[in-house]
Amino acid sequence: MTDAEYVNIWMRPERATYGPTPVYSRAKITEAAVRIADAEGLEAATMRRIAAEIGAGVMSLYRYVPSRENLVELMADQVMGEIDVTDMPSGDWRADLTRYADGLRTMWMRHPWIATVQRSLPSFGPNQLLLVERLMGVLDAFVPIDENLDLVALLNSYAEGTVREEISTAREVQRSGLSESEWMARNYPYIDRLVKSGEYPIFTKIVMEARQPHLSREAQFRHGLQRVLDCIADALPSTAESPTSAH
Amino acid sequence: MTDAEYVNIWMRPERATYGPTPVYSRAKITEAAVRIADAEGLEAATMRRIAAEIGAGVMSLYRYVPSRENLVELMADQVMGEIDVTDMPSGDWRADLTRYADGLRTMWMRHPWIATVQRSLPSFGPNQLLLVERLMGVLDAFVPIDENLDLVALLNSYAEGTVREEISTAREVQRSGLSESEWMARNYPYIDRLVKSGEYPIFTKIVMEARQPHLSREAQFRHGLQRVLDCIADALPSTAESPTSAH
DNA sequence: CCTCCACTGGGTACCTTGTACGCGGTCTCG
DNA sequence: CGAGACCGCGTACAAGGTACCCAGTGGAGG
Repeated sequence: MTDAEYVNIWMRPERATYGPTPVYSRAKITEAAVRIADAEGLEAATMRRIAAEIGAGVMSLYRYVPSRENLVELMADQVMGEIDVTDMPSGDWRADLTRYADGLRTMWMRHPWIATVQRSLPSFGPNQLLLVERLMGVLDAFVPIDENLDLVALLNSYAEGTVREEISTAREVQRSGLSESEWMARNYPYIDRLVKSGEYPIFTKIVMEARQPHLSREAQFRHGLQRVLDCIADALPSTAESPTSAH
Repeated sequence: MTDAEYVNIWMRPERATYGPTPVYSRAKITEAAVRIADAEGLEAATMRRIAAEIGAGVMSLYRYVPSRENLVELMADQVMGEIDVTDMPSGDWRADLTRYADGLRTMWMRHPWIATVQRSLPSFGPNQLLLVERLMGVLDAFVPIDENLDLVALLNSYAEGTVREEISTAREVQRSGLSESEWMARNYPYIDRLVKSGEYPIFTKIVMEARQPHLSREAQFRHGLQRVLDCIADALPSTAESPTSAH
């Protein structure tokens, strides 16, 4: 089997059968890459930088990973494993889904670069697959698989979409190298021009009235999440009553 | 005012007051870039490629755009303008939001690279701002601004999240250079291994039973959208009755 | 135990990409 | 009718991904 015939990284064995004992490993490389990406952004995690981080030669990395793109896939799968979905389904679907959503948000905040990584089901790694198993297992007993896919997509979209928004602003602030208040001051002329133009009344309303979001993004997230869960509840049969249901 | 002091591209004037008449324009450059990105992906839209596309020298582009990053922002704003939100609010919020969601999906399918572009409110361009105005204008009369932000985020997240999933698979297929059936055949070994392992019963269920999604992604999207709209309806006061409401 | 060779780490080199800089020409303003 | 700001764009350079090559290593077969 030639290199080109491997379907994806998950099909490619990490180690050969014999030869010298490797000094590094996919895990070590991936961890280093994640560390750099967390601190300085995904674009800072270059092959040279990663190699330097673990004290390896640049080209040595290619003994473990076929390409940087594939390494990013490994990174994505690794951080997916940080979302705690043990003991799901627990019998309380609302609690399970809440725990999942919270875990996802926390993980994304820790690894904001994940927002820029495209993932698709057929190339999911073990951690992502396990996540899908546990998560969809929560509702599996109550609804057919297609409906389940639908509901999970709703929950996931809400969580990811909300966090994505949160992140992209934070990213812009960080990239400017300024403090948040300095950044806002810097942006003031643009906002002011839009407001003064009178063409964007709703935008103006957001700027003027909606101050709360900044104080507690997490509470905001929880609040929206309740709405989504209520929405899901409506789609479940009555046999799915959840102990924590607020109804 | 030095270059570095401009807040973002939208604050930077395209043309100076005098000097030779420019041959190109931001609009021309942006259109060319979008054309290339649509056909070959965002990474194919390099400065050299764009310059070649419009018959310009590479460095000429920098007379119109400060950097490639900013050009991507221009591209994003431009395609946002393709979503038709004229005459909103029309008085029928359900119809308005449906039209918006459909428009968003159609646009994303036409410009799949948009999924990889990070956007944040403070750097929105005119088209994005207008979109926000019209979209949030739909519910503005019924709920306070914070609630409106919340509901719009829900709708937007659902639409974007669903389409994102659709796109990332399509992208993988395209990137492989194979036809869809060839691609599935190529992926079969991996899927098969997962199924055979017995560790992923739900994943197996998805593979075996959930065949419908492939037949009509659009119908799937519409179906999920109805659920989201129902969810939004629950959050609105009774004065917001919509003529097209299915209740 | 020796030989063989698939493997290892990693240096060098090349290609692609974004973009700083400078030059010669042009157009508006004073 | 200068002057100076702006135009198109060729040249050049700094990253960054990675192909290729080489010397060394250690398990398998004799």
